[in-house]
Amino acid sequence: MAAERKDIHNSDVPMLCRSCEARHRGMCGVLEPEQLVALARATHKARHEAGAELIGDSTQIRSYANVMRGVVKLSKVLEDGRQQVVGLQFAPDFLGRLFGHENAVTAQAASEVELCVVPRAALEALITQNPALEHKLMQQTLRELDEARDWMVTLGRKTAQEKVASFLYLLATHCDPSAELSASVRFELPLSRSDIGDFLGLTLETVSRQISKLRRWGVIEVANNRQVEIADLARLKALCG
Amino acid sequence: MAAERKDIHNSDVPMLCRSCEARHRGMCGVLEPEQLVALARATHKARHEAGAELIGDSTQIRSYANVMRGVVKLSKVLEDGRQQVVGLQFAPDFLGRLFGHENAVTAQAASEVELCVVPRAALEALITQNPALEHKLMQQTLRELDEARDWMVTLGRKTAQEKVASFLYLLATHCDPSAELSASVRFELPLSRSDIGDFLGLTLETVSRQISKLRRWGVIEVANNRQVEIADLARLKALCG
DNA sequence: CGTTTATTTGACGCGGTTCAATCAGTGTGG
DNA sequence: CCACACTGATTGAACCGCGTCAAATAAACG
Repeated sequence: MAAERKDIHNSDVPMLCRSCEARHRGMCGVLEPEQLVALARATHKARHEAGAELIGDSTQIRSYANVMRGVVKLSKVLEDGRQQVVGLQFAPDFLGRLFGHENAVTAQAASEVELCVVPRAALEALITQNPALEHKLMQQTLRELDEARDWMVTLGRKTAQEKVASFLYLLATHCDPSAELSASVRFELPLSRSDIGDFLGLTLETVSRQISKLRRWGVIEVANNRQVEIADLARLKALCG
Repeated sequence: MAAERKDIHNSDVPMLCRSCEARHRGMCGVLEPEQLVALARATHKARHEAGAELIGDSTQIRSYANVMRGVVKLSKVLEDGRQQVVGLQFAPDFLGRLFGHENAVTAQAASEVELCVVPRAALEALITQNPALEHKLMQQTLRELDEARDWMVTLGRKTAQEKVASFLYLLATHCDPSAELSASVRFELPLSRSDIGDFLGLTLETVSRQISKLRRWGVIEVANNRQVEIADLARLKALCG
């Protein structure tokens, strides 16, 4: 019995969690080893193609998830089809509306995505028994609120030029948080021109025109429509308004 | 000693808290009686004129507050002065960025406002000793995130007409959550035309024109620039896009 | 009542949408 | 291997919703 408990304490991190970023920077970092083991038993990994719908608007909330790889797009649509992307989530973000009745957004895989899916009941039970977990999720929620409010400024008050620059700057600093302002950054766009438009409140044509303009100015270089290289991050930042 | 503890348990609600909505619908509702007493000792009431700055952007976070009366406007500004209102807070909302280093928004009194101010350390200590309090604040944060995302749709994808209708609908349902769709609602605008414009990502002239149009159509009536009566809520809702 | 500030209304121009054509990249079948 | 279709991106031209500038009107205040 004592040996068994010791075994549990000393047991290695579950196979599923070995290479998972959520254990380091995400919510799983606050779990006790035995909680991690217990949680891992309730979860499963799920892979989705780009474009797959992960969460449907106005559906019951049955499970939550951690993003292990890829980019997830959160969006809302009006009855007539107009769409607005209200958030992007990267590993190791937590996915899902905690304590809600039904989902208020649609979540789609923007790229190929790997999720660690956890049933609603399992996570909520763990939250009540470990306040540190709720605290960690609170921190992410507060960060998402900050990001949403930053984006409201972009949506409400910036020009098309500034919106596109802000979007590129957002991706650049996100994929390389330590990027110096003088350095050049290289990354792949996780969204199509149409999705970028839906994120920025623009049409895809306007997005394309502004990207072309940035290219003509030498601020960015684009290969294969998706590979972006930002020559001078400071120059880009100056265009963000 | 036992008598003293009994006294504390049975003691009436602190004077300060008697008529406070935060005790019923806000965060103070989850506090144990003695926690409420202890918290009340650390807090003070503060009254502010309309227009007063309650929280400055990029300032140290020294205290949090509950809105007891009035409306608080959260906004962000770009270097060149363009402004975006990113949130409105009503009693008994919690005010302030929990666990942050510095404030990322400016908070201004939109109307005359009464706050219950609590020092940062006092609240954060209470949070660590009472997980229910963090849970309650988590619920509000999640609700604010939902609202921010709803508003992103309005900012990014709606026309001026739909934006103004959405704003009026927001106020109407907020001041009377039980309002029937067929009923008429009456309220006072907490914001000037200019502030409404900053909330909607429009100019004050456009806001004014759209309000005039709604008035010509008989959807609303306006007295003294601020008193609004919505004849048919369903009609207004249909204009929200 | 005069002054000041907030709101309304009008005229005009521009930024971004709409509609349409072209181009580039990719996969498919002959 | 090439022709073809198909999807996504770019570019152009015309239009229009909203911003800008300016003036008139209404409300608030001493």
